[in-house]
Amino acid sequence: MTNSVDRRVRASQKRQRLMAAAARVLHEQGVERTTLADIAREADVPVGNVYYYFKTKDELVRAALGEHTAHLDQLTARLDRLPDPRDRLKALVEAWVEQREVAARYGCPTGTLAAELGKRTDGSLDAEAGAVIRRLLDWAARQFREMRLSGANHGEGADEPYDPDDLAVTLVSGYQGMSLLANALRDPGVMTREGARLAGWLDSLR
Amino acid sequence: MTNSVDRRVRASQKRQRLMAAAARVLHEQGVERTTLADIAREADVPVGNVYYYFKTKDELVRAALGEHTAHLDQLTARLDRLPDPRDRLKALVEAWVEQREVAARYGCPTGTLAAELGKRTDGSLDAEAGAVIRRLLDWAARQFREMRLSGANHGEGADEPYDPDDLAVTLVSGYQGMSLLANALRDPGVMTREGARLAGWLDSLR
Amino acid sequence: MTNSVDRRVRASQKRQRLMAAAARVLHEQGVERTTLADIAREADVPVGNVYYYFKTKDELVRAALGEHTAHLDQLTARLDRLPDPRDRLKALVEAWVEQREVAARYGCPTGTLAAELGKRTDGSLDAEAGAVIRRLLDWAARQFREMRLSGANHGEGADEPYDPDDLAVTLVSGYQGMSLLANALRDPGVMTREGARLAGWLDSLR
Amino acid sequence: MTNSVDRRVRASQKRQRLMAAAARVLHEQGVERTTLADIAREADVPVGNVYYYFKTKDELVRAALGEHTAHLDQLTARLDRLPDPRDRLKALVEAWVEQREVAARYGCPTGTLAAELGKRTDGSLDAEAGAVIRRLLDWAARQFREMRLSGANHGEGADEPYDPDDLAVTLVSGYQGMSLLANALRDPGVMTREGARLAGWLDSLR
DNA sequence: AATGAATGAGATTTCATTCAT
DNA sequence: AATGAATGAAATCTCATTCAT
Repeated sequence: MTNSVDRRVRASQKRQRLMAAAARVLHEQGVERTTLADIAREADVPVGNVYYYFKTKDELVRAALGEHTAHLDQLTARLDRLPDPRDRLKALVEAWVEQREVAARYGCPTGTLAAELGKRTDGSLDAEAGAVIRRLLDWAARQFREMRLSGANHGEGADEPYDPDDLAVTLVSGYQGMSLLANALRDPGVMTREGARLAGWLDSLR
Repeated sequence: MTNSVDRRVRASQKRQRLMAAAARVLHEQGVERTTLADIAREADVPVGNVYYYFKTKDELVRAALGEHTAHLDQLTARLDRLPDPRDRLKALVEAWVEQREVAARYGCPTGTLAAELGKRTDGSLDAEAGAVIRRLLDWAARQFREMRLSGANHGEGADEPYDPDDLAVTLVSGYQGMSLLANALRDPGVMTREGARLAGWLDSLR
Repeated sequence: MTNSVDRRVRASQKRQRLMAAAARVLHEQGVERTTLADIAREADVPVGNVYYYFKTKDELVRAALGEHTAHLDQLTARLDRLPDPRDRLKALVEAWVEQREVAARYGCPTGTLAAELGKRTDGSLDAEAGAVIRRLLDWAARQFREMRLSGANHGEGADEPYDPDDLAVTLVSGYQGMSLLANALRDPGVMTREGARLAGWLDSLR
Repeated sequence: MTNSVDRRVRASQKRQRLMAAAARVLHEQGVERTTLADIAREADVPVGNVYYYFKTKDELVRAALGEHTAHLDQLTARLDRLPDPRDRLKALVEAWVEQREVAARYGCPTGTLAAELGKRTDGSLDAEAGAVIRRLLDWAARQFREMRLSGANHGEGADEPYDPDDLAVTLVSGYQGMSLLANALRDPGVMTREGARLAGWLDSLR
């Protein structure tokens, strides 16, 4: 009785371990360079057993993306507790900067996955990573919308309102850019400096 | 007589064709997903013959990076003809925006290569792509330096001078970020909008 | 039930078959001329499967050397049952002569492997075969030591004691020489005649 | 006029260089591990040009064996100047010992070639190296014959005459054995010690 | 549910040999 | 005669996936 429960628990633990290992290893080594054996080893699961939980390698990659989505959701849920949307966004930037060592070594998990998977021509997973990024964009846009910014003086004199979606793109684009550069230059300092710039930019918006 | 010359020319043409094909295909498919056969086919060269020109696949990848460096040098040389450094930078942004369709489909050639190669743990090519980006940074920093910007009002009131290197990082980071987002969202519009923002930012610097 | 055991048994049998086939085929064809396909065919194992048991061809070569070591150990263990060390050595010579047909066709397994592998400049396997020969030398030296030979009249009149290690070298050198000549001349008679000479030499030692 | 002669001279020089390089490199690296490019490089001849002088790799190997035969002939011609056949044989042993460093590193050129080529099953070159060894045997046998040894007391009491051919086999076998052991143990000292033993043996024959 | 073993398709690489001039 | 370039067959090795139990 407890045995069958135990087994189910142990099984889902294995599944969980596999997903966590996949998320970590795929981020560090990239999708193509990572073998199923790498992930299985890291998760301490026999190779043959992987296929019980995931029908193909691609499905495991998909699961890894799910892990990243879950991480993102946890983070935004935490940030949502802050009363001021601007503070939420600034805290997000801080969280990015805190990850600077990882970013300098391996880049942004979602960004690098999106770059690699995006090159696929079969429709297998090429848009999947984009979806995670879109989720982040949506959250950020919500914050900007809540900030009720008056507008910006583009061009001659008309007072165009800021578009929250565009602002979100600018913010996330800043994150992706600084992660990629920090990674390419192997310099976490890029994250610190560009993070400060982004924070200043957020403060400047009215 | 001219034949022997032809032969030599055709030969170096083959090498050239291989490098060009490698640069294109590696950008489009990524390093790991691309087989030598893919590149050979694209260059219309028998696979076995590739090894006459390049001892290993990695060497061909290196050559492809060289192609990207050459493209960059051509571009900056053209921009250098403009008298005003600010105009050069703005023209650079324009050039990026012009490439928006390619960026939306495959990302920035150098950026995505850097992301993929940067994950290698053997010292084979992991820093090579970073070097191309550094080259772009150096050129951009030179332009900012020439602009002789007075400084920026960071924080309390002190008039800190702008650091050209930091500005270069911000600019290139903006490019990498918008390329990655455009690619992830499959939306060239990102390039247009963020490009406009970068141009505005360049104009705002005094 | 027994099936799962069978499976494991069959598996290790496969490994065993591969090692045995490798030992035989590598001896007959030489290391470089032998392809993994040759060995796999001989062992009735699909080529791709070889790599489940041995990570590289070199590792399989190493395993084949292990087989030869095992053969040697079996032989010396059998000889060790004889009470008199001189009889053991003479029985060893007899065993060599018995193998004359194989020697005339393919040479001494260990000797020819040592000759081929010894030419490697990378440190991969170049000393491995030498180790097997050293093992034989050590065993032979032990027998000579047990024989407690008084000494030899080298030079002027001094009674220099025989060095068991040197005697071992002379004996094994005799074996290697006669195997190589029998092989080069394709004449097993060389083994018979030189074997008789070696036996006489062993008898003459006091 | 002189030009055409020059050309012919230069050409035969190239051929000569190729043969010398082949003899050296094939000895050091073995036949299968040596590429035509290796030999061409060593001889400072363009790869494509090799085929003007030698139709196939095997023919070049044959030519290398010819070089070794020539070396042997030079050596025996020099030894033939000594008046006493026993001295000739002892001088031969001395010459072998002088080569101990090479032997310890790469083995006997002819012996290791014979071992490697002897494994071939196609009739291409498998007996060719044996022929060089036979040539040495024949020369040695001639010396023994000239020594007019009375005979040996084999068995019960009959006075069997020594067979010069058998003595030659014993001598050359001793050489091959000590070369192989010196090589396997990477110890030139084996050559010195076994060489001394062979010299003593030659002296003991009456 | 679990797993060690097995498999084959495909990738990189090497190299003797040939070609074109 | 000479040679840089070309070629294809074959070898080693990798790995996602499947199998048998």
